[in-house]
Amino acid sequence: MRKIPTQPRAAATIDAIIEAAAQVLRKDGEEALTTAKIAARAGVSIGSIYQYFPNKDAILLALIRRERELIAAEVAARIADINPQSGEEVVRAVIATLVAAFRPRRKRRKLVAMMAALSADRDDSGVLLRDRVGDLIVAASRRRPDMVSRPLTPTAAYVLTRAVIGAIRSAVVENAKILDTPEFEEELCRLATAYLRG
Amino acid sequence: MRKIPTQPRAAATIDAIIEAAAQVLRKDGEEALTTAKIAARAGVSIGSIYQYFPNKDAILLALIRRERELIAAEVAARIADINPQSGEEVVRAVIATLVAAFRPRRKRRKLVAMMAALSADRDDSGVLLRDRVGDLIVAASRRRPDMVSRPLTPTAAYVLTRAVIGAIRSAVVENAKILDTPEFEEELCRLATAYLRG
Amino acid sequence: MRKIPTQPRAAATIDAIIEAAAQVLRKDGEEALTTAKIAARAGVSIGSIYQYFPNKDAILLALIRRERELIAAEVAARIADINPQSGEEVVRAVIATLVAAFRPRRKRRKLVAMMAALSADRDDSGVLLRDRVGDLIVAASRRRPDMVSRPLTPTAAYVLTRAVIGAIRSAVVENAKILDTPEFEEELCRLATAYLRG
Amino acid sequence: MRKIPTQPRAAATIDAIIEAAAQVLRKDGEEALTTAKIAARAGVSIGSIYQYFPNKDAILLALIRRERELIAAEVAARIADINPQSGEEVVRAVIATLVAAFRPRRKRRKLVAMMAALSADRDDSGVLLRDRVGDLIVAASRRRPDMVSRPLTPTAAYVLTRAVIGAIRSAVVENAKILDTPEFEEELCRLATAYLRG
DNA sequence: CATGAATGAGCTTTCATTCAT
DNA sequence: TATGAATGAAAGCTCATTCAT
Repeated sequence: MRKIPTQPRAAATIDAIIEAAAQVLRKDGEEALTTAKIAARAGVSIGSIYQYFPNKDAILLALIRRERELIAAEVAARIADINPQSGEEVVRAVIATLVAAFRPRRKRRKLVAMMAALSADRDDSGVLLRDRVGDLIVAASRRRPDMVSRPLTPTAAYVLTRAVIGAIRSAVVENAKILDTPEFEEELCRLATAYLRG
Repeated sequence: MRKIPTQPRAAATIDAIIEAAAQVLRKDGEEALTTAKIAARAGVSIGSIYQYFPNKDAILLALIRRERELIAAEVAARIADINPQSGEEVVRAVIATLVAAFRPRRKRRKLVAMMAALSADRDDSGVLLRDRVGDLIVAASRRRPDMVSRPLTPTAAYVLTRAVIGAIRSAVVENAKILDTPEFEEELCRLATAYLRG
Repeated sequence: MRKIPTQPRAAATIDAIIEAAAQVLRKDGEEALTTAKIAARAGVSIGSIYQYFPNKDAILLALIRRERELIAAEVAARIADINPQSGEEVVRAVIATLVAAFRPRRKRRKLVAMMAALSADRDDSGVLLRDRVGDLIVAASRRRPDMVSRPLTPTAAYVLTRAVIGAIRSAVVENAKILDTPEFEEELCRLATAYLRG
Repeated sequence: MRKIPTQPRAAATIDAIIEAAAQVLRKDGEEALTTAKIAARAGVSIGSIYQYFPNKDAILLALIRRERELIAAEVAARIADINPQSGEEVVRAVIATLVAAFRPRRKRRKLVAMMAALSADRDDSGVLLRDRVGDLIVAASRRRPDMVSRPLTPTAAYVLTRAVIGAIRSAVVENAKILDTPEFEEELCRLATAYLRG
């Protein structure tokens, strides 16, 4: 971020640029994602892009981060909302939210997931998201001892979150229609609860 | 592939090019992966590259496919080798092989995994690999009814393979040192067997 | 110059801009001499620059002119100060002043000399300075016939001033440590007096 | 230089590029000296420029060096040619050659001199040329003790060469018609011989 | 008068690809 | 078949300048 946007107009410009990048990515693909196209679609000049982003990559990173923050916020909100009667309920809520988060805007989500792989080294928002989900489950598992038959070690938390999110990621990237079926969600919950139960 | 290499010399050249691509990718990163560098490292002229590959992307695809084929072959060989006394043994063998496959040449594996994400649409070798692993487990589960408490539906097989491979992929891409620990492998096995048991 | 600065505040702003340009030039080099940097260092907005200068080049020209005016003023003052007992004394005074003028702020002087070369066509302040120095010597040579063995023709005056200033310029641009030695000044005086004497 | 030109065709291309740069510089000025124009005038593609020059600046440097090498070669050849009967003859020969070297292709020479100022820091060919001329005179002064009344110290040689070349440079850059007059050359010789004589 | 966000023309440079040798 | 010089489209990015506030 080159500038701290103080004026509200600037914030709108930044949003427009990120949104434009998402749309161009969706419409024309990654190869065709040029600064000129982003600027045109955002309705700003190329110069304006560089007023707020140090380079083209930064736009993509911002897009990836934004998408992930939305997902993280949704999961957190959902967890906060429920008053779980059992540990399973927490798991079910997290998984339902994650799956739901990837269902709409499928193509965008897919592309973001694909691009994110490339930026993995420069951007740890993916790890952050997964760890945050892991923390939520660990916290829940502490509140509800009935949920787990054994204490959730860091390794177990790691495996659980990566497995669940990895399966969803696969479904998104592979264009699997499975993502829309209730069975998929059901099986994910089974996987998680079976694992937690031991 | 522009030509079907009949002569052994041609096959050696192709191998050299793919290997060179892997080395350049590893040493200089994705951005610096140019045809000129690949040719130089492979010890051939740029023209020769285009004798065997229609374009640069094809080299990368070939690299990705080769890596995956190696892994698939290893898994298949391991399964064929064992005479499982129980279903769990099959699962354990598959997981051990997968984890072992990603342990050496870490950086290359990571980069291939990252690049593969980009090519997901043009290349289904990833889906093929995962499905093959799934098929092996399904076949094993048929041979050893003790392994599963219920028939393994396609969705269940999908979730199981994507979860396991997704977790390994995460560990590789996130540079997680966890990949080298026996606990990681142990937890993956636990995840799989718990899920299969129901 | 876009405006004739009547208010003292404006004059201060103009000075600040020119000084800022000199500092940026010195610190970051010619390539990095941007209007944004000049404005920042001068503590004014970019808009204010264009209030007083029609374009970037004008700032540089103003800087070059200012430096030269300072030198010309110094030489004139020095000549006016002395009451020469001989022609040689005049020459010595001019040369001493010129060399002394280039000794401090060496890097700035050097850069100004280098930039000035580029603007030679649009800016005749260099010719003016050299001609003024020439005129001073011619005038002195008239007052003190002992100084020259022959009347100083325009060509001779031209050669004399360009030779002396050219040698100093070379020393400045070549970073020659020679500039600081008394021998250098001494030799310049010798050159001039020998030439004048015929 | 990016490549060592082995093929004669490559040498021709390099020459064409340098010559094209000189022509564009002459016709359109420094600001308009773009790689595209150079390539077009040279009759090659832009890519070919970068096959032989690492960047645009390098073309200009090559041009500057070439011009200076030509001059240095001329001076050396002339000195070698003559069998001086007196020291003055050497000086006269050097000065005549230098002045003659700057007389034709005036505009190009002027522009090269102007651009050279900018590159002074990155390119010492100017210092080299001047020092070489100085060495020639020092050598001559040793062979012909009648030429000088005192041994030529390094400082004296420095002052002499810079003064003479500085005066010529001024005449070129200032568009002085004086350059074409015999008086100018005459006065330069006078300056040099008077100085040498003491 | 001062500001600085917005502009966009136009630059340099890269590199996949071709094809004459 | 192998070569690698030549190509040139096209990209990212800068920065002098404007003008609405």
